[in-house]
Amino acid sequence: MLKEERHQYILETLHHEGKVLASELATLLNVSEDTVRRDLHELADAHLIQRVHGGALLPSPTLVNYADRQKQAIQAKTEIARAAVKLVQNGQVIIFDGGTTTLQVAQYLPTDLQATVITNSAPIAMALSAHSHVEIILVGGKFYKNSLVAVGVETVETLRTFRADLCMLGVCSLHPDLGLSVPTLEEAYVKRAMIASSADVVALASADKLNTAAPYIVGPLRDLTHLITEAKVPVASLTPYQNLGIMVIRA
Amino acid sequence: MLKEERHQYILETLHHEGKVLASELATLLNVSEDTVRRDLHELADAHLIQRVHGGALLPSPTLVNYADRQKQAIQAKTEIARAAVKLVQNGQVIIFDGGTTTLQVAQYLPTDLQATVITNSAPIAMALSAHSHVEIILVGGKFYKNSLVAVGVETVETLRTFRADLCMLGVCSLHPDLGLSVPTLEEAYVKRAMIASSADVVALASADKLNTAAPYIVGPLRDLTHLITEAKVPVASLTPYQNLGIMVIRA
DNA sequence: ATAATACGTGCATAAAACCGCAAAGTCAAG
DNA sequence: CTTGACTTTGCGGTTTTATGCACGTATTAT
Repeated sequence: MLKEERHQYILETLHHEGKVLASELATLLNVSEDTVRRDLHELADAHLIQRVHGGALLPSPTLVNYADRQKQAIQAKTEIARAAVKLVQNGQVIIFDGGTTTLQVAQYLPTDLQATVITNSAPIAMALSAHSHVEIILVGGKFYKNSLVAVGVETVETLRTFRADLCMLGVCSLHPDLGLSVPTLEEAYVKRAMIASSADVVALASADKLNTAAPYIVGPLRDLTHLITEAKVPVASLTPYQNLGIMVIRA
Repeated sequence: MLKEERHQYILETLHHEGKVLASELATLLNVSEDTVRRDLHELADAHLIQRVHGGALLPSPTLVNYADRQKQAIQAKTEIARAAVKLVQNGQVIIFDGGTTTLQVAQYLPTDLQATVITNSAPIAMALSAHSHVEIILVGGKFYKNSLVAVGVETVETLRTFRADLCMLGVCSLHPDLGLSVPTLEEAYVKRAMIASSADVVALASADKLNTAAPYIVGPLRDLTHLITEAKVPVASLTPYQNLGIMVIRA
C-alpha cells in the first residue's frame, strides 16, 4: 500500500469518525506504528489534521465543533447512514436536508453513484464534491450559522420548484401524535418545502429524537414514507409509526 | 508495444483500479521499470496522473485539491487578505466571490464586524459562521465542484437582486488590454453579475495572475475600482491599471 | 510514584528513483 | 534500399525514499 493511499485513508476515517488512534491505524493498515506516526506527522505539517497524543483529530475549530456533535453517537449515526444509503438508486433526484446525520449519509453514498442532489447545506455540498457523477444543486437563502444551512423565503421558494424522488430528512423531534417538530420557525418552513417536493420522505432519527417534541410543527407523521432509527429502540415503541403506514427500519 | 499504447493502458488501469504500481506495470507491460517511470513522468507532466513514490494515483479529487491550493502561496495570500480587510467597514453589504484568496479574506475579517455578506461559496459561508454579527446570504445554483461555488442562471439572477457596497472578487487572469478573464463560461457570468451589483469592486490577484488571460472575458478593467496584489510586483507593471483610475494596493 | 503507553531519533536495509550512456528501433529523404 | 537524424529503451551505478527496529525520553494513566 502506497504512502499516499494511507494518507487518504487516514483522512477519510478521520472525517468519518472524528478521530483516529495511531495504534488502531497501525493494525488496520498493516504497518508499524512508527510509519503511522510519520504519516500523522506529515499530515499535521500540512495542517490537514490536528496531531494529539495517541492519534489525531480534525484540524479546524469550526469543523471540530461540528465534529464534536458528529462524534456523539457516531456509532448510531453511521449505522443509520448505512441503512439510508441502501434506499438511494442510480438516476434519482434526492433532496438532502442539513444536519450531522444526513451529512453521514452523504459521505457514505457510493462514490460512483449517478444522481442529482438538491441541498441547502454547505457541508453536504462540499462533501459530495468528491462524487464525480453527482450533480449538486445548492439551494441558497439566509445562512443559518448553527446548522450551516440556508433558510428563509428564497430557500423555500426554490425548493418548491423541484420534484425529487427522495428526501433525506434530518429529524429533531418526532412524536406519534404531534408529528415532526423543530426548534426554529425557519427550519420548519424549509423542511415542509422539502417534504412537499419529494415523492418519498426518509426521516433519519436517532433514538433520543423519538417521542419528543419541539416548538414548531413541520407536519403530521403521515408525511413520512420511511423512518430509519437505531436498533436499540424497542420495537413496541415503533408500532404507532408503523400503523401509519411508515416503513420503519431499525439499523 | 508503442509508448502511446502503454500510456493509454496505464490511464485505463489507473481509472479502473484507482492506483498503479511501477513494478507491476513493468512486468505487465514487459518493459523495464525505467521505461514505466519515464511513462509515468510524462503522464504526470500532463497532469493526467498524480505521481507518487512507487507508482501513481488518480489526479487528486476536488476536496484535497482545494486544500492543496489553499496551502500554496499562503504567505502572499494572507498579505493580500490583510490589505483587503482594511477596505471593509461596519454596516456594509459585501459580495464575496469564491476562491482560496477570498476565503483568506473572510477568515481575516474582524470577528466583531457587523455586515451583510452575500456569497455563492460554501467554504466562505461556513468560515463566516464564526462571526456572530455578520448576516450571511448564501446564493444558490448549480454547484461547481472544483471551486466549491454555486454557478448558473439562478445564481446570476439572485445576485442581480442585490445592491452591495463592495465586492471581493477572486481573480484568475488579469490583462491590461483584455481585462478580466476566467477559465469557464459559467464563472464569467457569475463574476459579471457580482460586478454589476456592487458599487466598489476589489480584485484580489496574486502576482502570477497579472498580465495573463483565460478563455472567457468577464469585462474590461474599468469595472474594477481596487486592485490588491503582492508587494513583489514591480510598480512599473502596475501603471496601466492605475492609469485607468484603479486604486492599486501592493500588500 | 510507578507502570504503561506513546513519541522521537538514529540507523540499517531494501526498494524506488534518477542519471548518463550506448544499443536498438523509427522515420523520412535521398 | 540505405543513410543519417532522432527517439525510445535497457543497463549499470548512484542517490533518494520508505520502512522497521532499537533505544532513550516524554506523556498519560493507575
